[in-house]
Amino acid sequence: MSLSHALLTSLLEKSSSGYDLARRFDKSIGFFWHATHQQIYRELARMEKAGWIASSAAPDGGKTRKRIYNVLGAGRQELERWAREAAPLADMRDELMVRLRADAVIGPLGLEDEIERRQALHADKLKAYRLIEARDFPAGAALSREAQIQHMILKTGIMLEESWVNWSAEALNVLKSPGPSAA
Amino acid sequence: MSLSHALLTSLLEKSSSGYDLARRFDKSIGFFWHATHQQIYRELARMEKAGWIASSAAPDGGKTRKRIYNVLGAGRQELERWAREAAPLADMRDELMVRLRADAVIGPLGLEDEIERRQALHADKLKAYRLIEARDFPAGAALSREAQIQHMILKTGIMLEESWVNWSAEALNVLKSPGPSAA
DNA sequence: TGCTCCATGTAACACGTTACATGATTGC
DNA sequence: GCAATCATGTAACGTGTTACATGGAGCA
Repeated sequence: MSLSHALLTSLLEKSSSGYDLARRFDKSIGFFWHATHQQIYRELARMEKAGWIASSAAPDGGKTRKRIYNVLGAGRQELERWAREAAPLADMRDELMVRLRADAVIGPLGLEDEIERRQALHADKLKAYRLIEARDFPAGAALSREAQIQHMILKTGIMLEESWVNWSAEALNVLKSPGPSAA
Repeated sequence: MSLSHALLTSLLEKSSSGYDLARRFDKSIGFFWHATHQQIYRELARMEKAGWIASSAAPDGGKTRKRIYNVLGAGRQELERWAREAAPLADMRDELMVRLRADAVIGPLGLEDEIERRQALHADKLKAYRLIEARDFPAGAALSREAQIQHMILKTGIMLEESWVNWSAEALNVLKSPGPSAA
């Protein structure tokens, strides 16, 4: 598992409440790891029990129930231990590939609309990532090691979204062409 | 869920036992959807109960416990219904990105070895896919619609593995360069 | 005889998703 | 006063993973 380690990383970047983490997971961190607020609360409770993190009431004079979590030494050590571990390659697990295979077996299902819809979604993401890149990583700027790594992660997202936009165009070509047997 | 639909697709291609499906899922189908044998047996039992598939003893005179599943009309209809559904984009969920982010926050962890290991794994997969492509989809051959789609799925795998091989090289560059602050 | 592979399964647990619940604060 | 958002949580369920169990078939 590594939701806990994603949370530790996020908390090291900035101590936060569960709610804040959930919102951040819908943005930058969530590019490559999504989680619902229920998962996050459950995991925070576990990690506090395990002594990896500690919580304190938010400095708002008890106005809200908000609790801020921060990483303890044991949590930092656990993150370091885990980060050095070898991990198996993630498999892609893409439903669309199953749908395409089904289309091949049981005949044309009209997946073109779905692929166009996905192409648009990927194009939107790509655009959003490029805007973030232009804003946070201007060309020619000298970057710290940390910023270089963050830039690389963002570029990973850009690479994948570009791939899928191009892939969609190719897929549409195949689906729209009649093929030799149907000529 | 779509393990059931992946299984239906696979069974439509060829009626099989759970064991055979598990082995096939370690190969071509498993490029984009992995499943353990326990998952597969559980799911086959459910689908039989739901009337999507039916099983019969393998034609081996009762020598083995092997049972062959084949898809019923209701299963085919369910697959068709599902294949036309809209699906949300899968998020990438890559542990290595979490590790890189952790490296950025708590300092160099020596992830180079891990990235080189992954680069080799991706290169192996890429090579395997290209061999399959050369064998099953020779250049210039006229392909049926079905074969075109299967080829496209294989090319998807090739595209992604190529991306990750190249990505690894870039990532190694970033991790190995000292950065302006450490000069 | 003992080893490996075939073939199926139970059980327990970990992780992820969805629905629902609660109450306070902020802004109109 | 009302709605939206903040903030946390319980419960139930679905899916995925890991460990273990069972017994036959094929082969040296």
